[in-house]
Amino acid sequence: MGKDARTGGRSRRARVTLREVAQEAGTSPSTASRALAGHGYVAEGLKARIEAAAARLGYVPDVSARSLKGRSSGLVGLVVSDLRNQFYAALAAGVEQTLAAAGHQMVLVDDHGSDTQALDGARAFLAMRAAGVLLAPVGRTATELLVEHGTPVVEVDRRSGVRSCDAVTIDSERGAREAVSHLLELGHRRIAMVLDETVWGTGRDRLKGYRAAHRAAGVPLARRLVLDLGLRPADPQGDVAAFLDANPDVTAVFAANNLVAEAVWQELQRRGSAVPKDCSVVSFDDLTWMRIVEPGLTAVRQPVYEMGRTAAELLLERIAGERGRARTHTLEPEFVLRGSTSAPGTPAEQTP
Amino acid sequence: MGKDARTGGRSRRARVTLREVAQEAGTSPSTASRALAGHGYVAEGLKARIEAAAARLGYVPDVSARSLKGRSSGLVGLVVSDLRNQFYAALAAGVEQTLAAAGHQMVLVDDHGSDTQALDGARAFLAMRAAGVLLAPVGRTATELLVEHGTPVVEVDRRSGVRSCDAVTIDSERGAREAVSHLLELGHRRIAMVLDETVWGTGRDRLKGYRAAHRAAGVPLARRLVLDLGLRPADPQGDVAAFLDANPDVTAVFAANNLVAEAVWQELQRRGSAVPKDCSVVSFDDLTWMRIVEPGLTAVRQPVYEMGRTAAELLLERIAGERGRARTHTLEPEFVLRGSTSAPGTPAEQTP
DNA sequence: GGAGAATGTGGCATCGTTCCCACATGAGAA
DNA sequence: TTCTCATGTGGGAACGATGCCACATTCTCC
Repeated sequence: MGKDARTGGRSRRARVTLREVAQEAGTSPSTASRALAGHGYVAEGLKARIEAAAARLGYVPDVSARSLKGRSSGLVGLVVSDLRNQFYAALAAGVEQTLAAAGHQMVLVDDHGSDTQALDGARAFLAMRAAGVLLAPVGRTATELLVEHGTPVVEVDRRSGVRSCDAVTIDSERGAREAVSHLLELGHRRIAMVLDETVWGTGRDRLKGYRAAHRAAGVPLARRLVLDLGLRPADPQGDVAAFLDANPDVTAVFAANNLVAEAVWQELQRRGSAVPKDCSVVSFDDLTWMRIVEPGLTAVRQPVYEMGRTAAELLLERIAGERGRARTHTLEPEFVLRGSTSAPGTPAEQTP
Repeated sequence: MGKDARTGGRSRRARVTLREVAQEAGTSPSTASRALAGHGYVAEGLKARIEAAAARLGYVPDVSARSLKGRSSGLVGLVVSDLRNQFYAALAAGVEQTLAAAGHQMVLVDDHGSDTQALDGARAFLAMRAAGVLLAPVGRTATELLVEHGTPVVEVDRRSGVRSCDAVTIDSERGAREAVSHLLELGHRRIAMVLDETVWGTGRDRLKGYRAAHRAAGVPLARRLVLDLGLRPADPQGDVAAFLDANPDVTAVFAANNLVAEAVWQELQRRGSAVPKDCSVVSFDDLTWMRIVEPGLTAVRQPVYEMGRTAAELLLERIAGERGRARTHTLEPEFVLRGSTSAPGTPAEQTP
């Protein structure tokens, strides 16, 4: 009796299975499966009956069962470093858009810049038989684990160094070179560069570009002009303040990303420095606020959304079976001239 | 031969199953399952052997199989309207943070403000046996479908009107009332309100607050002062321009969200209106750029990240089996005074 | 008129895990 | 000694969808 109550009493709404749909339509699960999936022979009339039954019962196929039987779930993983940063949000939006159009869902993991958390995410993706994974790497371990298990991986924005996976990046060196060349052409000779990592990833390449621009212009480099805040700095604005105090001869600042640019901008405002008269500023990465502030920030715009889309497309091809060698797409940044740069000691020529 | 090549040739790395782990440890799958899951009796020594075997083989449990057998996958769905909007990005970040800490993955769907796409997302969540779903509703259908199938749902930011689900919102009416009262106290009498929907959701409540503030101050309302841009306006700044041309007597603008605030701000800058001397501005929602621009925007700060966290926590309780009646959490917004508001015709008193 | 396509349909094993249950074993109680 | 009971262990049936294969039909062509 008690047993009956627990077993027979279908508490809540039980899940509608394919078997029930088949029963309702007076046929077998096999046929129903074929009808609904659209593979193999099914008579037109029967197919319609099955579809009607499915609709009537509110049938929703079970992806767990499907992906257990088949090779993989339709899930695609994405690992980013900080979702609250507009950069990664835009990236995720581009990825989601492309995946959704192809009928895939996106599982989003925020690793907060930690390799360990990225690895946890990768393990979770493996466990859910993700069809593929996109990631902005913070180390090699996550990529390695996934590639080892045969999951297609596309790296975005940065490269972990694992050769066997596709990647989509933005030409950081070129963007930085253009930005710094612009400052040099304006006559700046003591250009500070502020970044949050110099060893690998985009920071390294942007630093390269900074140096290349100097070399090309025949302007000597001074190590003291490069400020490395370190990853996830506790008080970036304070560090910038100390740096500017120690290097009062700086006439222009090149900020390597939007976080750094914000710290620089706020600090210049705090100390009442006139931009660009007292100090020119260029940012790598162009966010909403940079075109809203007065003067607008001269910036290197990155096609972030497009990067997400491109990476997702590459991944979809791999998922579809593309087997060729690893490909790397490099997207071109765009230099956007606004009011925050001028010749040293000169107010902005234009107020757009 | 050809057949053998396809069947027998275990191309790539085959998935390690529990059976193989058990074999390696010299025991049965049942026992291995118990050892790894931590339920039921397993001798200490054997348990250690099984764990070692699992580690050695790089065993990753298959969630498809697990969730097929059990009730649900550990996946939690989140539906937002526009991931590129910092508001939703912060919301998603809060949700992700809480879910990840509890060992759940987040599947993110961007419905672009379309009910149909939200519904597609809901169906996908159902198909993947999502443990629960968080959504910023754009209609009732998605919530209804999920609730009907017994999936726990928590609505965020807005309410669809479906009574039987939890919700976490921000007190829009109160926030708007405070913002508009502030303007009224400063002496403004022709305060425009700009929003992108007035019929339901947050827009309706913010409009209520706008009206309530006027009533409380005994200031008559003028319908012409409310500008409804409509959802996803093609050229919001242009609409604001036309509106300001048609209503030149406006001395202050209350922008109902960050998108609208941006359009208003840009338009005021374009036409060279001095803020706050010519026109005061208050924004509902406080983004990064609002504290960076000069003067800073007076704004109603919403605890967005916290909203995401709270909603996720509520959902986790439901997933854990909480059965009580639907609960609604209302978070309090915070009025942040900056330089963009002053008495009509007066420059800002403070430049922070 | 019969071989053999072409067109439909259903049976059944399978995917990897869980978990109920049956079965061992040894200790302590009667 | 026989019985319970606690502690372990393994067998095997699900979970729901799929897709191979066998089996029915009907049709076509020599």
